[in-house]
Amino acid sequence: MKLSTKGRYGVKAMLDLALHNSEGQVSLKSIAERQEISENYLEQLFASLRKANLVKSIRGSQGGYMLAAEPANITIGSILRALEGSLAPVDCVMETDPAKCKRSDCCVTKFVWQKIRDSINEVVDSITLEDLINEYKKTNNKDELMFYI
Amino acid sequence: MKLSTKGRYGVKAMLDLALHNSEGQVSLKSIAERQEISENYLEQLFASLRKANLVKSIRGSQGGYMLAAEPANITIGSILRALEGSLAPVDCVMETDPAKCKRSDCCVTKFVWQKIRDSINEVVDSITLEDLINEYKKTNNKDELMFYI
DNA sequence: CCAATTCCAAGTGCATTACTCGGTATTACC
DNA sequence: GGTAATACCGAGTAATGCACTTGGAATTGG
Repeated sequence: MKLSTKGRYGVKAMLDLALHNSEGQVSLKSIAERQEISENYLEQLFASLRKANLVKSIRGSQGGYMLAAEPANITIGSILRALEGSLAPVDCVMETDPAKCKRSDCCVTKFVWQKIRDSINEVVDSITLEDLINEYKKTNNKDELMFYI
Repeated sequence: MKLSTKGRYGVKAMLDLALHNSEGQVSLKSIAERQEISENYLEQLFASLRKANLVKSIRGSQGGYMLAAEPANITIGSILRALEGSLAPVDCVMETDPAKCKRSDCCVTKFVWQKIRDSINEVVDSITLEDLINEYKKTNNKDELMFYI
């Protein structure tokens, strides 16, 4: 029941992007350095994030990425699902194209998996990047430079 | 963010055991046949369940397993944690011995992981085996023999 | 033109999962 | 007392997925 690095790195990277959103596009290299994540690996994550319309890219020299929407309109759930796929704990309760199980008693345990799925989605969809920015400012209330250390 | 077969099989097997609880001890072989799970693999799961005091065993011929408590007093959470370990989505928010992260911004994303962890625990600890038995009877309200098909 | 960047597809090493296998210990039943 | 059925135990293994790496091609500011 663990999130993979995709989800974890993705949220960190998106928060990094959100905190530097005012500076225009941000290169993967700078995010990778600040967050200590492999730049090549980040590429893959941002490919998914771009396909999910969560970030916009600017190609070429001095290029980079920007949030595709206001931090208040980007939920953690949308980031996680873009990178991890469905957050359903079992394939038979995935939102789209659920795996069929032949056993009748599956339907009983399904009851549990659905409740887990729903509670996870409810939590992650109720938190936005803006919430994390606020939380960040509250926690590290000195100045923005804290972020680089 | 998927449960492993340990958790899934474990809940199925415990529900099977609960439904046959009145018949005295139940052999792994019969559970394995009904639930179509490898008997050898089930052995490993029941070793964990026994250590967690969720089942009692009777050795020897005609031996088997019984629930160690009333179905109403066995939560799905206790089963899942016995088999999967902590249900925390990230190691840094495990209930016991959380992994330390050096980065200060980790504390912000931690905020998210904690909320996910808490909501999962809340759901699985609120459902007992008795709830599943009732759900089972409601779903398959013909007779118990349905279970074997 | 060149360096910096995004973009893309494929390959790889490692760890974990989901088992299997072989054997021992215990006990009901004949 | 023998035997079959069961729980118990530890090690081994094949397959899978994860977490990257590699080697490029395309794009663009300076």
